[in-house]
Amino acid sequence: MLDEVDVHILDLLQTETRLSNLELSQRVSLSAPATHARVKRLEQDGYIDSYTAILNQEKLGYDLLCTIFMSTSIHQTQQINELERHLSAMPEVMECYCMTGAFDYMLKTIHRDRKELEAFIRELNQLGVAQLQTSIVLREVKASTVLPLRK
Amino acid sequence: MLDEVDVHILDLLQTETRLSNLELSQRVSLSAPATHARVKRLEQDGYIDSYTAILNQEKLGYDLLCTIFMSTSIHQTQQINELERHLSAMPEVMECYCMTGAFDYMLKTIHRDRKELEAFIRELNQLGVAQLQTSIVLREVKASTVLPLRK
DNA sequence: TGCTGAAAACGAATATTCTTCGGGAGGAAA
DNA sequence: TTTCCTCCCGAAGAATATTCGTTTTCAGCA
Repeated sequence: MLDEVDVHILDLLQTETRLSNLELSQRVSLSAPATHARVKRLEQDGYIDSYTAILNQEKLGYDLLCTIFMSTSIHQTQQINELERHLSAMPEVMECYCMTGAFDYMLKTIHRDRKELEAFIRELNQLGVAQLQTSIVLREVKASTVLPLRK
Repeated sequence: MLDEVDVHILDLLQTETRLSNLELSQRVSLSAPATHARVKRLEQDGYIDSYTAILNQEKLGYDLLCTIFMSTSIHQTQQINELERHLSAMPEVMECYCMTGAFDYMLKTIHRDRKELEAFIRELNQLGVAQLQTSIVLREVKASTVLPLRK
């Protein structure tokens, strides 16, 4: 379904997203229209979820990045769905995963300061949460969104 | 340093990155050149770290998303730096944070299958790692890169 | 070996967009 | 009021995306 050129295009789009279609076409040794058609196809076939600008958290005043492990006391499907909808709608929740291990969920959350974090945790506790374990990121060693396509 | 329009632009760039400069300018009620100049300024001042395409992990054959908590047996600055350089260079490591809590680091890693995960963990163990605790993501409830600018 | 049809690529042309100007409006300080 | 500075606008030129018709490529098959 994907040939070598497609993978090359995806990899360039991951890292050098701002390349013009013309430059992109030169990198993959294809004409501009052919490259353009491929990108459109990759978008339509769902290989590209979205394009996004990654903002600088520090410059914008976000000092606390947290991981929160969480167990819930509810187990009915409908209530679970409700809980997950709530979590998804909270803007401080950047990521939320259902996990193996001792806890049901892991969240990655972001907050401006300690005060906001406390308010958030209080909010969480009102959603049928049985257990919370919060850790704080002291330093970012690596933060990437790039898949290892050409390893 | 940032006025209301700047924040509006940043927020639009986060979510509707593919907007043309013309459309963007209409959304924020400014002329195209003025909007363009602001975006350039925001980029140069470091408010925007990067632009990126988010690829679909599933479609590209990545079945295992993991969080790995890790402690190290080394404590000399130089060796720590070396370790972190190694971790950063591993393409499977998408994120790496220095954390509070029982472990020194948390990693978010991605792998095609169980076999690749095993090879990766073996590789990790050769880097001066004292303890590893790996959990696997069963389901993605939310995965976003959007900062809550306008909460 | 050569024919055929489908898929994909190419080059040229058009439409759209970006980007750079000069000039002017608005506000602060003297 | 005058001056200075910042920021905006509209118009124009440059660059880019996008469409179109034609040509090439190549697998399947006689």
